[in-house]
Amino acid sequence: MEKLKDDLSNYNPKDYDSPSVTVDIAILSIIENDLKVLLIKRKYPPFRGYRAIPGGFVDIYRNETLKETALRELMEETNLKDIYVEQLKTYGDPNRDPRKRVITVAYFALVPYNLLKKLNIKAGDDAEDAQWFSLKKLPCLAFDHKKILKDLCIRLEGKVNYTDIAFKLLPKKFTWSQLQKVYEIILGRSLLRANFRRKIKSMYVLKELKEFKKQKGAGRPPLLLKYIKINTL
Amino acid sequence: MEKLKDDLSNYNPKDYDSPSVTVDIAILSIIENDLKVLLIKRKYPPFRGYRAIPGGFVDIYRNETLKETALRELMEETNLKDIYVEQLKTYGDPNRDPRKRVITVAYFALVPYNLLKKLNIKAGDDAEDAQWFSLKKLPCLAFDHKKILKDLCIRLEGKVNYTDIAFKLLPKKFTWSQLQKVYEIILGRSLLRANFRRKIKSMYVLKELKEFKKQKGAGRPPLLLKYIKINTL
DNA sequence: TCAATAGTGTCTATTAGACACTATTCC
DNA sequence: GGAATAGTGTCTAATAGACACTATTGA
Repeated sequence: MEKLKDDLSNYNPKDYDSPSVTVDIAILSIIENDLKVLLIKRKYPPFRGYRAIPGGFVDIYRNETLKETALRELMEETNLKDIYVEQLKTYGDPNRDPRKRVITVAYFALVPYNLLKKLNIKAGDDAEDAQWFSLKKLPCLAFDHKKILKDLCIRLEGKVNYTDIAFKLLPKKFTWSQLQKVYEIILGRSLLRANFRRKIKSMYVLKELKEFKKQKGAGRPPLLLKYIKINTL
Repeated sequence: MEKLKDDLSNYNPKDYDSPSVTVDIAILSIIENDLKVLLIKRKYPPFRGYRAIPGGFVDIYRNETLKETALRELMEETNLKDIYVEQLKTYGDPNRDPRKRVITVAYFALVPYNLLKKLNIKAGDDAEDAQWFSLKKLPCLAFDHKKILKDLCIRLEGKVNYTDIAFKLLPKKFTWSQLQKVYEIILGRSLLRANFRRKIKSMYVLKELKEFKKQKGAGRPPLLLKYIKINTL
């Protein structure tokens, strides 16, 4: 009780003219050999009819971390869980939302593309529908969401080189070609097969399964691989 | 006092749906061949008497970006401007502040160590004094500030290898040894002179001034250098 | 002179880039 | 066999690591 009294004596009403806070999440996956992001269409102003990254206000009565909020939004939008989610950056320019001061903590999710088939995408209450858009051919976006996605591209291009994020976009079992394709899409350039394999082998542990992936058409059937996560603390 | 009482009796945290938002800033510089951070001592609960990163609530009536808020806090604390400031990460776990839900956008500043001499450090209204602490020997800190500084160390260790942040900690004119020392301190290991120079020369443009730095004691006087920033968009 | 710091040359080891060769499948 | 994809070997170029040598100063 002593503690509470201390707290309150320090209370200043001005502290409570707080900005609103949202957590927005850019949900990414690979579709048709292209890195795409799931965007909703806004049902209400501001930016009614514009595309935007899904998100929602932080509800302080839910007892969740910001990351859990992002995961919940991902769940609400896509029904997916156990997906890789990472904080990108926080955006808080004073007039980024014309209504009032809104600070947005942006996250991104990397969805393995094999999960997209069974995906039934739901737009939230404040959105009409959700669709996938190429990160390279974006429509006009609400707020500063274009800037957010630009920052995201830069983050991915950097991190694909020294972290295992590429694997987050793949099914549990994958082939060398599939893995290489992910790198090529994120980096925006083609890589030489032999050199790519040598490099990846030097960085990660890949278990060669005793299975081959069935292909349509000609070509030698490729070996299936599994990524073995090593704890590097 | 009567008024305060009123305020308190009317105060119901549930009336306020938005979390509070603070911008905190870890101010770093190199002192005695060590990377140090400026920490204030908290004057009020919670964590009264504990050390913390300086910061303050986001005031929505100031028309400033989050980065400008960080720069203002840096200014208030140290009187310094034109200092490199970068967003680190946002921390919003539900119980990181025992009073209420507080979301903190953490920034860091890199202060050239030649500016420290003329520095008269002011603690804010809610702080007793401010002192420099080695990032490797931190006292107990308020909130999750230890975690913030841990994340900051990781960020610096990574970014020193592919960005020019090391130069932000140096005076405009510096020597090879001074630059190498900054890298060694951030990376936590010693480097070989010749290899270090070759690497840096391949990455950045350094202009050799026609001046030498006066040293105390023996040794060949070193050339002074200037870092030439190249726009790489 | 020596100790101390600065500046450079160069040999070797490692890693990255290029490219060709073999392997397996479908038609 | 030929087209298509997969898997491997190896030469070369570029980069990183190690270390020794020279240069310039103060005591």
